[in-house]
Amino acid sequence: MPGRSQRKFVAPLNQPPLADFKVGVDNVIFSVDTAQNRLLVLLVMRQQEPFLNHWSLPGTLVRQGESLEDAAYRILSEKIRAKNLYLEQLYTFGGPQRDPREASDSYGVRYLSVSYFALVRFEEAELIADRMTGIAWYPVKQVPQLAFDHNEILAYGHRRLRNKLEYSPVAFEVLPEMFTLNDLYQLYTTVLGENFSDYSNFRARLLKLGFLCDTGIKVSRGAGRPASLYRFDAEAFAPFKDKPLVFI
Amino acid sequence: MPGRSQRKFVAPLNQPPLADFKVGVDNVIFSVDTAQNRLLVLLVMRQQEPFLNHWSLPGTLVRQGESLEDAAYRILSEKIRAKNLYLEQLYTFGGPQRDPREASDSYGVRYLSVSYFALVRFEEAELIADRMTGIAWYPVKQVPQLAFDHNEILAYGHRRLRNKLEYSPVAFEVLPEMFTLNDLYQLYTTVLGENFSDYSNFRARLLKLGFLCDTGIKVSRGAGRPASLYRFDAEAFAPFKDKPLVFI
DNA sequence: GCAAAAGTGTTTAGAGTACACCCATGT
DNA sequence: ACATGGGTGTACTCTAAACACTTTTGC
Repeated sequence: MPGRSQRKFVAPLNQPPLADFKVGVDNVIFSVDTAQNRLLVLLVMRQQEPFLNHWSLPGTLVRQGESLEDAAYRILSEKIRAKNLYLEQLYTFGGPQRDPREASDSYGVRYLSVSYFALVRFEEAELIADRMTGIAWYPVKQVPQLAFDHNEILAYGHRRLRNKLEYSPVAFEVLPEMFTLNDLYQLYTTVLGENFSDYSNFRARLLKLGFLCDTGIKVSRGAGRPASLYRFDAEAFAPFKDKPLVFI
Repeated sequence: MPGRSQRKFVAPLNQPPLADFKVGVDNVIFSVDTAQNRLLVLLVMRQQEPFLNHWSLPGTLVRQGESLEDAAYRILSEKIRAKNLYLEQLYTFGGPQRDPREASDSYGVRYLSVSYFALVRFEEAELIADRMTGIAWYPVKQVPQLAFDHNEILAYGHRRLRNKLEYSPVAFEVLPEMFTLNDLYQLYTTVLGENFSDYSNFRARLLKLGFLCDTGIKVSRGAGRPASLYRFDAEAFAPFKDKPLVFI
């Protein structure tokens, strides 16, 4: 690497120049179709090269004056109208050659992707189908080959979702205001798999914790005894906040 | 935002231009001084503006052709010689105005920091004191005001370290090949605090899991009965890999 | 009445906790 | 011998897991 010289206080001697980056934000947006017990992820059809006409995670490049999180929310609001959602940063993928544009296009510009993970209520999330934009909820078990390294990002997001469910109350951000304990249980089983807990034990443990309050309202779903609607009490949950509590 | 026009397939109409980024990598490098029971973090004195002569996390800007992880390892190898280490990505901090250079310098270039978290063996980690570079292990309880948002990054890293210890075998990456159960216990107490577990219970639980093998070798540390040296058996640990096992 | 869904209770095995106590060494 | 740190065992509590059972609805 010797033989190159630069200005003294800008960069040390004999070192390759700094990379210039464009920064993208890609969102892994999950929702749970409680009716069909399926975990869904939002995919969009790319309208431009590279990977024209491939499915991909919804993403965008960060603009001037915009924070990473702003960009993540911007994508979300361009694709869906959702009242309640949970969003957090996932991981940053930034190896060279992860984006084909690096090779052809421009002068050594690198593309880096900061991925975000989001969870929205399926029933309230209204997809914004701007003219001829392919956009759809896909069952995570049936996602096709995606653009870039998006399959990898999705897998990472899925793992994070499972962990989050186990020790944080994200589920309540994504259920309606009032829900039955079975709704909650279904949500957990669709994300975590069938064998995570017996319903009656799940029920007992959760009720004992005391942050679910019975509204007294009953709903009937076809045959069978009507179920109570419960509400998540954020205040009663507060003591468990940020504790290593595993409540499932 | 209307009134601006661009080429049709490069950027959509009427939108502010993309931000250009330099990407930095900052490392939160921990080690545990088992002799004095202190958790240490590696800090360096900045040799240049901004924040000249302030302590900061060791960091660097990513160069052309270099992956993020490469950059993280490069910093590490410039500062310390360590045989064994654990490294993983932490979080990406990227709001505008997080770096003073954004305002003065250049043309709207943004500085984004991808932080990495590392754990090294204190005894084997040899600091590389290149001429007049301030570099030192600081007890995390006594770190001063740092440059940029590095105090925040450090706090984040500290939280991650505590979590990691509880459900993954990082401790063994940072202990010598052979160690006494007391060494291990001290490591946990210095990171997690005094009240996480009684020694004898800690001991019993860990031995029952069966991935620590007694080498039979005894070491004497002053007065008292000599302790057995144990070795971490990675194969025996394998079944617990990636499971939600909390073994402390 | 009977099936289906909701909700309650009981039994048991094992984990977590708090200790008390024995063991081997240096001085 | 006795202080010091290493190591073992026990008794008690609490939770997790499995599953049997009761209640309330639709048909």
